[in-house]
Amino acid sequence: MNLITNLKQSTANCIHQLYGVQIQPEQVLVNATKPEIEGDYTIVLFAFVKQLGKSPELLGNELGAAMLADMKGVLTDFNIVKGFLNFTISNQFWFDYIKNANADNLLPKTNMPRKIMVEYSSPNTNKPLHLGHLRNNFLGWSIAEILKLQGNDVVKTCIVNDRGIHICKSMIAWQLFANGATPADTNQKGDHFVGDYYVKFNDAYKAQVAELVAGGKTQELAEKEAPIQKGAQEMLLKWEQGDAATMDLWKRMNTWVYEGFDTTYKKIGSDFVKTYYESNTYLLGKELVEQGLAKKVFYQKEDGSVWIDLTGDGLDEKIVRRKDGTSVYITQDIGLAEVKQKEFNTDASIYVVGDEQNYHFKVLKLICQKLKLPAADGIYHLSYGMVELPTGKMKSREGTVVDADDLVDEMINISKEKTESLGKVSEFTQDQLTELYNTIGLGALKFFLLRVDPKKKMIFNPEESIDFHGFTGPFIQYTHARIKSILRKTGTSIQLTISDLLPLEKALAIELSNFPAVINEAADTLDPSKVAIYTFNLAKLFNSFYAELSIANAESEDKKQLRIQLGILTAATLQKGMRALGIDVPEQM
RNA sequence: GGUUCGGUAGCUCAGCUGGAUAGAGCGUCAUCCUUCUAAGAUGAGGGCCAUUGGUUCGAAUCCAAUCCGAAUCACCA
Repeated sequence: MNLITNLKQSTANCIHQLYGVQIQPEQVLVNATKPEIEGDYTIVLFAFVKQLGKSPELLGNELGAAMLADMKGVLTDFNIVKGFLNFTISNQFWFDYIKNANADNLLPKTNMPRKIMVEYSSPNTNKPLHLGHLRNNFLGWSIAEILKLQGNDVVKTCIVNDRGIHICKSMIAWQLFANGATPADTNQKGDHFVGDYYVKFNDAYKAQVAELVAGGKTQELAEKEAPIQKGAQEMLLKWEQGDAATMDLWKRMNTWVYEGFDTTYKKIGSDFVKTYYESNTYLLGKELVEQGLAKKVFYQKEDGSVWIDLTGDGLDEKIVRRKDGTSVYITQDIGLAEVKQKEFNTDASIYVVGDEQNYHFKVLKLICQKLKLPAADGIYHLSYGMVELPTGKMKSREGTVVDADDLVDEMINISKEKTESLGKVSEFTQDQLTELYNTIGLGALKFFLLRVDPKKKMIFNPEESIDFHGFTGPFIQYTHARIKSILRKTGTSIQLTISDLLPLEKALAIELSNFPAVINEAADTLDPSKVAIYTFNLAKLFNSFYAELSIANAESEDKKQLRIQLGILTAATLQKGMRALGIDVPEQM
């Protein structure tokens, strides 16, 4: 099916035929041939030179000739440069590829679809979403789309961290400072409104600590005894006891936050199949602790707390239940893993969570495996790096965060300004314009966050706005729109006849043929940046092609037909690739 | 201190299962719109791939040590 696979297989076959030596096709290294050198694909011979005791020159000639015969019609020529065997692929092969490719079916669906859950977003209800959440959301969405593209059944879920001491901090600050104000009174989005009280809490807390320290207390003692901190802790206690007034306030403030989140999610795109709330799940996992004790996976200390000893696995001892019988973070995650697996019967569960929790997820998987939970082996932590500012980490407590809503709005605004100054869509209606600005602005933002390796932390400089040129979303959107503009003029009904291929036509065909491999690799490594890089390279190549060769006014009718088909395939591939990143591509911009 | 991850052009990043002269974008400089959308193309300039040693035909890539940075090692979530 795939040319590179065939080349590997043929290499192995021919070496076996020629020398009676058995090698695995996977051992064969096939690269794209360097542009300066004649050929399309290169087989690296060094590995076999030693094994077979032949000079690269001799081996290359014998192997080259044998493979030429073996892949007759596909390979037309070969040459040897040092230890590199370069093959030229026949124009006929690429022409057939172009002719047979179907824009509606660019990659084959897997014949072994899996049910995969992707959990991402995990917002806290004490503050609005920021740039870090955006990276999380876009990554989660994109990974889900990539897996879907392969033909898997994907379930997008979200766990909302809606309880805990941080929520109580916003609550108590509201009680103290708000005078009963609501988001409607201040004309604010609910999540921002509540977030402001979280910041107010910290300001008050700092002031109280400073005052206590000035009065002679140690820093540590002051931090414990600050009245507002004590208030938050008492409130958490009341919450856990189900105190009516506390629950009312908690529900009320969370409702404000959810209204705010809703607006944001709608804007950036969100389609969770299921949302879990931590207030419902935080007691989970207790029965599993009992089972673990019975299975002697866990052990109990004298004070009654329950632990697991992971020192044998190179980790530490970890508590799974407090002495008072309550769950800890890891306990509920064990329980939730079980619940999710049962509810959706998943084969795998991908958690999109920041790399600060690497240790937690290592422990989680290990514990689930030791408990022999069905979900255990399918747990996969998609760990991504923090988004940092040039000045360092973002801290919501100190207000040094890049707010998600602000950033999205800014991007949409910039796209509006640019579009207006270029003046190419004067016939658009107001609705169409609004949609276009959103598409471009969000495209720029999403692409910016997805184009780098998820594992790596990334730096965002708020002083420099996100670019619309070069390795960016709008560049690819523009290339797509440009192709569509041509196709509107030329029409898309075509008849392909035998035709020689110019280097750029061939290069485009080769690049297009790589799409399925790129998607598969991105899925295997859970890395959308592979797709981003690919779509960029494809767009760039098409633009060179476009600058060099005319489609509508091609030198012959044959050429015109061929190039229209290349345009159709490129547009479709760009569209699919960008969709896998959660980015739309406009027909016109 | 232990563990894990990172250090590649002025900046932001690819390349890392060892392969040919280390790539892209931005920024800088130069050229190209009476011809399919210039959000584009073409070219120039820019590098001791953190340092040192090792492995081998060959190292940005593998190994070791060192230096720098980050995360984590919570009865927080």
